[in-house]
Amino acid sequence: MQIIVDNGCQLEVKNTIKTASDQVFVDIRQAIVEGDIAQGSKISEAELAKYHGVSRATLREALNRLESCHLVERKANIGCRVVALTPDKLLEVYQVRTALEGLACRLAAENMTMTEINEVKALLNQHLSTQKVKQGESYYQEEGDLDFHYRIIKGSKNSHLIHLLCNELYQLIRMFRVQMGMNGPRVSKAFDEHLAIINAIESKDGELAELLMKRHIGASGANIKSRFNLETVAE
Amino acid sequence: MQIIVDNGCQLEVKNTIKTASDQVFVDIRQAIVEGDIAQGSKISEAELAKYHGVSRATLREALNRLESCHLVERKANIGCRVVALTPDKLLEVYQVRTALEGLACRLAAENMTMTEINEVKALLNQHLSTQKVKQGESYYQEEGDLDFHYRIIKGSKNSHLIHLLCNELYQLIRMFRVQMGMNGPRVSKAFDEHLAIINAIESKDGELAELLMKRHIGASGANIKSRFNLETVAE
DNA sequence: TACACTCTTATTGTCGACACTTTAATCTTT
DNA sequence: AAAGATTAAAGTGTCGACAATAAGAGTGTA
Repeated sequence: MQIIVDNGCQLEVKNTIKTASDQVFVDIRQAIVEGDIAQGSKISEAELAKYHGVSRATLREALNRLESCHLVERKANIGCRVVALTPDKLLEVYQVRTALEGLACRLAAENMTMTEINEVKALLNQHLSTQKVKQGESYYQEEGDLDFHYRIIKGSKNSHLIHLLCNELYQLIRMFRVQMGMNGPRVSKAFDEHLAIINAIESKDGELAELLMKRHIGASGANIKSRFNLETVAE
Repeated sequence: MQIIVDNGCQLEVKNTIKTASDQVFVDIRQAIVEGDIAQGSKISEAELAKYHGVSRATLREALNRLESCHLVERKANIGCRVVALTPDKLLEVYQVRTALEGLACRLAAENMTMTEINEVKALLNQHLSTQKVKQGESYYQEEGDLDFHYRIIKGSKNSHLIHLLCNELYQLIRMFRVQMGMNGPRVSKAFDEHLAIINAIESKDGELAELLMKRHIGASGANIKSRFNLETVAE
């Protein structure tokens, strides 16, 4: 049985849910990313296990994986807390992301096939048209953006890097974006940047592709950060 | 009770072992890194649990953490295998490491205090003298090298990056080095490179520091790779 | 012999109960 | 009343047993 994980981006790696802890992991992950479980809040194993209808052992298995995604933090004999999104943390994560996706982009310029490149270009055109129709709906923009980044990352053909970014870092980044609300004027600008990146990749210019990707992510991070500051000032 | 983890580098983050699974995790990790458990071999939960005198639940907790370190790979309903060290994997890991430690080095140039910088310089002098005495003993070289890299990484002051490198990647890198046997003519060269890096950091030249660190790691990776090829050819 | 199917066996996933640690509430002492 | 010790409550860590799944031996058929 193969179930496509519904985590806000259907085009992510189509995971295969085989065990109960797989399902609980995915469910809780979504709850955390979307803010249904408040950031910084403590997680009670007994309570969550009961809620999801599984034993504590199964739930703990799921918590372990959430820890691998950096979505919760555990302390021995004390318990589990949902990660807290602070401006400092945002900066840290985006510094790491920039370095890793920059690398991925350079490798993609070396390793992507013409077919893969053309698929991405077709995808961008498609995003452009739907974006004009669904203007303002940030969900589609986010999905499209994720899709683009996923394809570049996969194009690096570095499985360790792919795992690091797609499985261990991206949900945390999504959490920032979802809870900070990434949308607004950056949407159209991001689109142009995507175009420039895939063009650099097509020209096999790894150095330029890396540079553009780093700038692109830096701009995206700055955008979220500005919202952050607005919010914290508003309180 | 605070126990310093003996994993070949006493100067690593001094971890606090609180639970049984902590201890089992550290023990198995060392066994894998040092090759006592063969790479690629399947891990039997029942067998290992019995060997370490704990229940399977405790052992599984340890296996989860080993998976976070990328030292084992799990498949649902099938089991756990020790990671296999291939030339491809080496390349992948070193590409990631280069990007991350390059970033760490640039941040270190921005964030390290004069005190910290001086400590590293003192450390290098100390390594130089002991190295001359203990020439040829690769253990001291490796410890010294790890120590240097740890301090730079810590100097980045980016806790996410520190965690990623020190807790999730370094044991895997150690595994490559230990099982491939990193020593020989590179030892003294690496020392000079360390010196150049800390000088760049002292000059607050983040760009240069990053470049030098990337080259340094690249050379180290190439060194291991050459041994790899020798070995695989010899077979 | 090759292939498909069944059944057995071994291994992993899951459960409920118990042991230990932490936390806080209560009681004692000054 | 404040500080420290004691104890009760809640929560996490660990265990042994059972259920579900996968791998392999064995059987039968073409």
